[in-house]
Amino acid sequence: MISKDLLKGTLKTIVLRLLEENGRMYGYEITREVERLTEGKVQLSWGALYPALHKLESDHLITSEEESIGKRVRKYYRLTESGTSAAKEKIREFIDFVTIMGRVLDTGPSLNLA
Amino acid sequence: MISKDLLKGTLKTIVLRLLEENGRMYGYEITREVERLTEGKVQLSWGALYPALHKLESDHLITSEEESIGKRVRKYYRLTESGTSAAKEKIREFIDFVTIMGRVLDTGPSLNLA
DNA sequence: AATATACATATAAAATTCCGATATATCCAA
DNA sequence: TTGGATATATCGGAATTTTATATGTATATT
Repeated sequence: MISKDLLKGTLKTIVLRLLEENGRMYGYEITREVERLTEGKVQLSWGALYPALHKLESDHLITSEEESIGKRVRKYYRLTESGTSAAKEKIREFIDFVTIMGRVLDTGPSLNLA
Repeated sequence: MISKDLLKGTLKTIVLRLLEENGRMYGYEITREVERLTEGKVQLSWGALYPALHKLESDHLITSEEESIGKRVRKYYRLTESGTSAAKEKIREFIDFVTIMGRVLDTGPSLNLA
């Protein structure tokens, strides 16, 4: 299980990146995909995810469209144009972050950056 | 400049690691060292650092000793025994975190882990 | 038929954490 | 004597996250 402190601040990066890769996804699907990719080591909480999605939407980085699945309503999100830029930027930022942190923490060869 | 969101949750890791490497340091020195190591890209704010140091001390991960430099008092911090373990653990956690995030974000060869 | 689990979105309360501003004070160089 | 670097510290507020709760459908198990 990954420390929650470290995950703080990466939620939006994760969401934007997954949407960039998969085109469109709904909330529940995002949590599932993250669990799958991390073999259960990262579990997004609903209380964090949904507010984050709403924030991204109000910032116009993503848009949503509701779809009826039987009697249930499912809300799909996809990136806007500025969301696509934001996703790329966030990834770059993350790589910078890891590079810099590697230097500060002097983690040695277990953390190599190209 | 590294995004503040990403730095969230790494402050204690940074402090513990620097103390592990340097034996003993005082607050101001820590901010200077981080600035030096990151070429100015990471600037710890006093408002974050001092409360963090106090928290680490009350958790018995570090201890402090005051020293007079001329008329000024300087507060040196060093790791306790459990602080040393905590430092190692935090580094391991960080490496795990980067490994997992690399998979989620699918950052490709720009982020290689041993 | 009843119950549990998975699916699905959402919010409110509480805790944490961090940032920006502010306060205080010394030392040294121009 | 003024400003910049050194040095520690706290307060108020903002932002984010966790926990808990609410609501309801669909499906599988017993």
